[in-house]
Amino acid sequence: MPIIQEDELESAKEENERLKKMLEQVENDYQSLQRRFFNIFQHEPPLKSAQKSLSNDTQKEEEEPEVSLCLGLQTPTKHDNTGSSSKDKVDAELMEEQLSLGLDLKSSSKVDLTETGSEKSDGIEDIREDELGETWPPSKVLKTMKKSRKDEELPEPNNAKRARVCVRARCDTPTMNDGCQWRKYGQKTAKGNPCPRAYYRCTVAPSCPVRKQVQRCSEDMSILITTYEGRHNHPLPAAATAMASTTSAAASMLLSGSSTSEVLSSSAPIASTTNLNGLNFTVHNNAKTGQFNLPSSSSAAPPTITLDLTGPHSSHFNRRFSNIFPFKYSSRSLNFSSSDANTFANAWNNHSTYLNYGPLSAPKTPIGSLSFGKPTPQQISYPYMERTNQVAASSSSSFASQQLLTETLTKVLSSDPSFQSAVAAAISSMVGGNNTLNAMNQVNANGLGPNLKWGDPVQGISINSLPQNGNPYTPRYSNKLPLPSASNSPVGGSLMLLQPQFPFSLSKSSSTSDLRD
DNA sequence: CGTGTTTGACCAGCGC
DNA sequence: GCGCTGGTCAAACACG
Repeated sequence: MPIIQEDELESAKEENERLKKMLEQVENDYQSLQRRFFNIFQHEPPLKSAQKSLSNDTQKEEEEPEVSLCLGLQTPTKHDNTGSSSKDKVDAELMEEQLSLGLDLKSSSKVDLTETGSEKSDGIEDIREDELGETWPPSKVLKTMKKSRKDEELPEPNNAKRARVCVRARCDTPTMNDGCQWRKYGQKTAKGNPCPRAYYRCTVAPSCPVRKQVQRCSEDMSILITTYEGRHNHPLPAAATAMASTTSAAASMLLSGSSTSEVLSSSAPIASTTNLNGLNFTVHNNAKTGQFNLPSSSSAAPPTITLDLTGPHSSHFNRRFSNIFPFKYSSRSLNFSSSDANTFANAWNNHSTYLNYGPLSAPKTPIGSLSFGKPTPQQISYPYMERTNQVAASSSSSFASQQLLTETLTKVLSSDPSFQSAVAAAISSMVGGNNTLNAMNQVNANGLGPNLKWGDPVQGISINSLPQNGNPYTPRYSNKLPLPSASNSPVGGSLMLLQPQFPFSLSKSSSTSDLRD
């Protein structure tokens, strides 16, 4: 027995060394990419998503649908690098390596996203909120204010404030570590769920209005449901920006009218789940009924976006492939979904960089994967774009449908910066925010990007180009990814993309383990 | 002693 | 109006 352990230790050390080297290379590559990105970005005109959001908010306010952004894992894909240019290859390798680092959610970051924090990256809205002098008004006050103002003014700010982002992720720890500091101010057992719901408020800044609710899923105790509400009115820790940007983007997307109320069904929690080549969007009609959402006591439930990082399939996939590819992963699958596993088994499947996005402590339940590759002609339904194109939803196979899908995706991505933001942010949150550079940048550039076509491997994703608030998210260049220790590897030495080290202390509830040797 | 958590009480909204 | 429920407050408590 001891011998075996020593061997394991040895191999772990070796792997760790490899990782260190790899990390160095990744960092170098990343910095170089970042420079490139900024060069490009400087030439980009300011984004106008905020304007779009404004224009659409009025309409949204009435609908207030719940949009579920499910970041589930999709099926894996094979390594298929063929066809990529040398640059693509380099980037893909970079991406692959970086993704291979694995998000270490162990403490809670899976996505706790939300911190609604998003707001942090949402400079415009932060300012607005600050201007309103709202320094963390009690919810009661907020409710009162909402009610009193409802008919009078500023539906948009109101709505924006009320927008919530819910993150579902497997997490063994009491809370997910989202890089922010939280103080628990209450706990309550909600009806229908034996697990108590904990209430937290952001303590990074005394006046920060951001709150979050944490609750275990009654159906699956391993799933932690974190709901963020509010906007941070202070600079966020680097580690929290990804989550914040995710939630912000999601909220922005929600508020900007990307939802499709026409497909909603009041009877079903999930009115429609759509797969978009690995991107599955579920639109909920009512937060109350949403299985992923915390119950809302009010009928006027705020619009909520749910990021589901618990896709069952993904788990299967992760389990399988993490064993098969302990170190070199193959698929990057960005999966916004939790429902249909097979729909996009091969979506975007080139080069896979497997992103193991799960708590270290729960090695067998990785939470997410990023997959970019060639879309395969599979059934696709995408409520988000249903208004413009419903054909894709019904078409099952055939080249025509693929083309249609490609066109549709292109349109959607190019026409809705919010969606881009959401995707970018979601990805960034999974990748730790600073590993993704090019893909979304390209997407933002012209729908799919100058060098990127649907079907080509995506080299990276940049959330820096988040258009929603004209306040491009700034990546953490200086952040260094902690080296995962082999012993922490979830499965068979598979790597998890570790989140950057947090400049802020973690909440007590979230465990922090030394990831280094 | 400062900070964070626990927990019962309180309040507001909603449905009946 | 009443009861239920969700959300918050705040005193007591725990911990470093």
